[in-house]
Amino acid sequence: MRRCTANRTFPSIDSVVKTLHDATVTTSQDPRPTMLDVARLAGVSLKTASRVLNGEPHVAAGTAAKVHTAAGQLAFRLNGIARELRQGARSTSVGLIISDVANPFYARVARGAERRLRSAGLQLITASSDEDADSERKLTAELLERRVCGLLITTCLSDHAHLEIERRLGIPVTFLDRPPVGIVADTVAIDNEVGARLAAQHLLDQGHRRIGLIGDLSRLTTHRERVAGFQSALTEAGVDDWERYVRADSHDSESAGRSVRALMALKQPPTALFTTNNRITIGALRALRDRARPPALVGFDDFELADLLGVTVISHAPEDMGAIGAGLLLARLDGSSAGAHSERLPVRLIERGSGERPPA
Amino acid sequence: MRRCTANRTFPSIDSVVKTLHDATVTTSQDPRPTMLDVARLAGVSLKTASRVLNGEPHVAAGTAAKVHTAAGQLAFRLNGIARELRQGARSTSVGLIISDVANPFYARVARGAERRLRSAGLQLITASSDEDADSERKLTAELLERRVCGLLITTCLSDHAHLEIERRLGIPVTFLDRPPVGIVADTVAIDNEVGARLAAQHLLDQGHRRIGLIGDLSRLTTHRERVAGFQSALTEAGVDDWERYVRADSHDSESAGRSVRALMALKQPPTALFTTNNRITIGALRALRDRARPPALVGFDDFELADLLGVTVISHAPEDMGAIGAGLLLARLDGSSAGAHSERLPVRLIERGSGERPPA
DNA sequence: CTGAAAGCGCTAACAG
DNA sequence: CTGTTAGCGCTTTCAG
Repeated sequence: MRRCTANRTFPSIDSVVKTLHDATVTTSQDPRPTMLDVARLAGVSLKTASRVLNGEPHVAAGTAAKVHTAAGQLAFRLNGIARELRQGARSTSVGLIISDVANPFYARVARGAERRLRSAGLQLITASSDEDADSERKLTAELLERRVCGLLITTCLSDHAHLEIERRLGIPVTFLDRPPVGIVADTVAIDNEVGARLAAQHLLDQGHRRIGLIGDLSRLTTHRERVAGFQSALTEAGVDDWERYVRADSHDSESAGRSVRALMALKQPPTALFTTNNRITIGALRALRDRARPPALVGFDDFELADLLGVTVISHAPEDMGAIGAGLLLARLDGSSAGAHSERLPVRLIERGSGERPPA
Repeated sequence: MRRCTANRTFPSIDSVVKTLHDATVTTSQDPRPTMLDVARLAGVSLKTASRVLNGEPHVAAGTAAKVHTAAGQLAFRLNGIARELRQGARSTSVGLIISDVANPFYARVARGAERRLRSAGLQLITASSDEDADSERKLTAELLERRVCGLLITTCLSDHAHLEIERRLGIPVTFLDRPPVGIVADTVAIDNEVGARLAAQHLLDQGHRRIGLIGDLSRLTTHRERVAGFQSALTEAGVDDWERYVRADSHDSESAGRSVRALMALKQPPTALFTTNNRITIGALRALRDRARPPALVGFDDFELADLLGVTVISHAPEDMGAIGAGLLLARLDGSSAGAHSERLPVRLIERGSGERPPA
């Protein structure tokens, strides 16, 4: 039986070189050479070409050389799609769903994950959900259809039972930053409660009693944990009306700025602020820029230039979140069936001035 | 002929639900249901199942319903790998190679590209090369093996003839930020020369004559174009010893800081600085932070918090670079065979204070 | 050390 | 409206 590729003319190296000087940029349709083409040109069987091209042992040196030459002449490139299909319909890429790559926090998470995965020979497909549930569901489905071998998710959904099926089918899922609901799975999050308590305690230590909290979307676990830590420090210190100065649901710096201005416009404005993520901190700084006597401020998440601006922050390592999450995924792919691992990344307070201002 | 899947037992919804309460997180091995499994359960042929699952017309409503029910029961998910293989061994993803996602400039480029591609139903695989040639070559090969349907590259190589072959084989490549060498291809870059001239002219207008330039790796086209623009403004203004204050090859903020300190330690230090990218500008700001009378400064690339820090910059839109580049790629995938398109993104100077300081 | 045949899961082409 | 057949490009199995 002859394949239809039998009569194919091979694009010669000459023809390739010639077009280097063409001015047109055509997306032309020379069929891509297959392994069979290489085998024929080398005068060996398909299997032998496969062996050589995959670096398998037990091939005569001369044979291998012929195959390599043929592959070079044809500009052959192994078809990873066909290989994956044959090997079990699972790809060598991992999907990462974050809310926005342009947010430095997530960019660093992605970077950490990419590094760790690459060291294991896997690729990372990053997608941004914009904190939208439908978008996250759609991206998840797309990535699974493309047969990623695992998923790293910074979820904005409130239920993850649908992913249990995937896990049973061999696709591990690791949750980053926010824990899953309705299933048990590996999770890497920040020690939010401790971090928030640290921030609040620091401000209390400077003598502040009216401390404002500008928070992210109130449905997010991170937000709730940070509020919990804040609350525990304040109530322990005997500040019972702490809720008066809590403003949640700022998911970008503009809305955070509005909340700050509203808070500062009260008759009894707060003397200090705890801004619960990098976007919010930046919004607050902008809103406060022209104040002669700005309130003290501690922000959750470190950010570039916080040093120059003298902003005291609760710092942690986003890269580690990505790297550790990727590591957990790799362990599952390796067959680990240990109980779900839940990791909390450590935080520390970095004093830079803004958090050390005393009450007005 | 019976397939080996014939005797497979389907994982029932019950068994799936049951495990929701298991505490173990096994990456177990239930085989994933195929379209044939769905077809059998629904009592229709494979092709009919395929039609329904792909939303093709000409299927009776009742038949479609049966198939959907079966698919739901089995938690079926179409195998994108098999589909792609059948449809021509080309995937629905585009590869993007940048130097580092954690650099906000590239993160914004990635964001722009992702948005544009997603609107066309494609996914983006982002990889960081760390400005390393071997790494870029390796990533390129990997992405091509995975049969991305196109490539967006911020290259650090000095020759791209090898990509000509890919183009002939139908894989378009668009160059971002830096033009290709040795081949003709679509390119989206910033108007570097104009931007640099704008920066230099602005500083000259404030009366500066000794203007330092802290630059990126000198082999980069972007660097050379920015130096050219800088030079043309200075020589036109009669400043002939402009090279005295040029320091190149700072690729991170630390080395930029060192160059700044070295420059400022001269007997006749510059009274103004032009920092040619966001990393360098930030390094310079850190190096200058404790100076009572810092030199004037204009930076290439806008960056977050430049407003608060009062840094005058040459601004442009990195998202557009990604989006326009992706658009050019999509046009090629659509069959466009127009001549290579070379786009220059506009720049503008934003005055924020640092660039308006007069000479000491 | 080398090769022939089967088939991964799907869709295209063509019947009915 | 529905089904049958072939085959995408590769790796696996088994036989030389």
